[in-house]
Amino acid sequence: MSTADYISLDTETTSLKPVEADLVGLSFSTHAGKGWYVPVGHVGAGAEEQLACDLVLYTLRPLLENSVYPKVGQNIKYDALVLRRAGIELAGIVADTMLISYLLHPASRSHGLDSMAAKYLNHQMISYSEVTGSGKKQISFAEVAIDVATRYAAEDADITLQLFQMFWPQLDGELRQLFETVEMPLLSVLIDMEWCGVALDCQKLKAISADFGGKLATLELKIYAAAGGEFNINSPKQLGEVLFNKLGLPHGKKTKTGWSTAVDVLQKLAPEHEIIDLVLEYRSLAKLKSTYSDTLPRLIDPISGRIHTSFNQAVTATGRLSSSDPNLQNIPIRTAAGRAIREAFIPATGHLLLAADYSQIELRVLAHLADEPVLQQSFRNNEDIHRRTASEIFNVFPEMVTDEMRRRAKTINFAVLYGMGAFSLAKELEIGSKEAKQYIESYFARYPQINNFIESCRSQARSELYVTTILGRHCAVPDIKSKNGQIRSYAERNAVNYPVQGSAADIIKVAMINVYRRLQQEDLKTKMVLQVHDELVFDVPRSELEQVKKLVEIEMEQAVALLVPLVVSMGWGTNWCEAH
DNA sequence: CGGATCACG
DNA sequence: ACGTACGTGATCCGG
Repeated sequence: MSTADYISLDTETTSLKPVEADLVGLSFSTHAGKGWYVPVGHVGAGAEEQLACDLVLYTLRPLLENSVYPKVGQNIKYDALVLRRAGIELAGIVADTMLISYLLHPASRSHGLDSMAAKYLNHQMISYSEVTGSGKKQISFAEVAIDVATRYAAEDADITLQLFQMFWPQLDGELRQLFETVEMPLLSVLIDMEWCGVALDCQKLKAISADFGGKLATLELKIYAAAGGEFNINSPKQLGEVLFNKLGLPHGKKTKTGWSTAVDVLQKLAPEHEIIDLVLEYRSLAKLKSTYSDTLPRLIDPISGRIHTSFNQAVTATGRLSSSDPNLQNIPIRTAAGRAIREAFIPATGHLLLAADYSQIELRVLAHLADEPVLQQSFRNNEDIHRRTASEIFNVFPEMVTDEMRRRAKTINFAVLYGMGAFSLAKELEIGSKEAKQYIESYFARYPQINNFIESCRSQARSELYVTTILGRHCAVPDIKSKNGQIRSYAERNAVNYPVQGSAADIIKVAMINVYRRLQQEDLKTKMVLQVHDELVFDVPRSELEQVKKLVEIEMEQAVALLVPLVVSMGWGTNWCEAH
């Protein structure tokens, strides 16, 4: 096996979640059509057999831990985490078929092994449920008979290698560069972030849940009194029935199933009936309680005492990461009740949390990509960008810009990033659509290059069916040629938004890699623990704070050289809220 | 299991 | 005539 060019490997475990997964077996392949399976943790093994298994794992350790042997895997972050839990530090990870597929075929939504095998190798994989059963009869992989497990696991390793051999020569040019200098180095960063996790103040969350629970009970009674009867407030259907039929309130837009009860609709009804504000408060507290304060304490890993998310690297259309199980990229911040939850995210004992945010990264990327001189100038002067935009479109001196003008300009700046039309801008700003149209015209008159950029994005999408980011990532826009105007408009907005959002994602990925390297080089104990699209969060020993602040600022701001400066703002404290 | 809603950038 | 701002993930309801 030592003469093989590449070794594909796969682990079999007791759980899909790497933090709670125990190693059951490993499979390998070095030649297409062949595979090995090494059981190490099947139940029912006698003492002698188990001893043999332990010995085999011990023998494999030098191979797994030596970077001389190049490893490829499918979602190999999972395997690396499982092995680390088993005390083995996987080294020599050179490729991940899921990530190659994500770069080569951004239009294909799924980069799972089964679908890739069917699509590219015309091969139907043995399904997991075929081996373990499903429903009540489902068994752990540890209980699967070894001969059955062998066929299943060896196939995974074999197919992974075959996909790698097919993909590898196709991954060339800028995409190869992106893969080798960004996605693969980032994979190692994410392994460490997920492994480290983040600490949570469990008592605090329980207190919040109790507080919210009390408030919800009171609100519930008041809502029933106002409605003249009990119903399920959490059911949009029943709520709509009460509001629009029983109480006869005027309804706004409809959904597929009835009248909408979404926030923006209800807010307009607030003056009409006392029940509305009660329902809105009930909704927001119920959301915070069920999604965060009740749930997060249950997800604390008993071994580390911390919470370990998954950062998914092959999910989004734009190259952003996503976070799941649990999602730590949507922790509340906008309301006071929500911020209480953020206060429960804390550093390790004796440490601080450091939060570093890119300021206006998407608008800076837009100024760069569109090569828009006025926008670039205001970023170079470090101006308040929304004030400057207000000054431009309302044609007044910056110091004459009112709060309302700035608010409108801010909305317009976002509207441009999202490709918004006059109708939606009018609705958002609650102004007439003629007025909204004038705003947009003034905007393009002052920032003419933005208009050219929008047209060039659409044009690239039409000719290539994808648009590109600053590092050459492809973002699929397949519907750009749709004959359905609605679908096509949506694709046209994507064609503009994707390069901006995707380039910002590229930049923070590079920053993560460079910060991580510096932390290693300087032998610091600081850990990167979270990424939230334009923000990085670190768990920092107090003694390292000054050094880490400097290092993070430099590496984030210098991650790439744009035609405008990148600016990072930082905060720190004893919880995530305080760090902002 | 899809739809509605809402938490974040 | 129609719909109408980009990207995610979790929870709850109800068929």
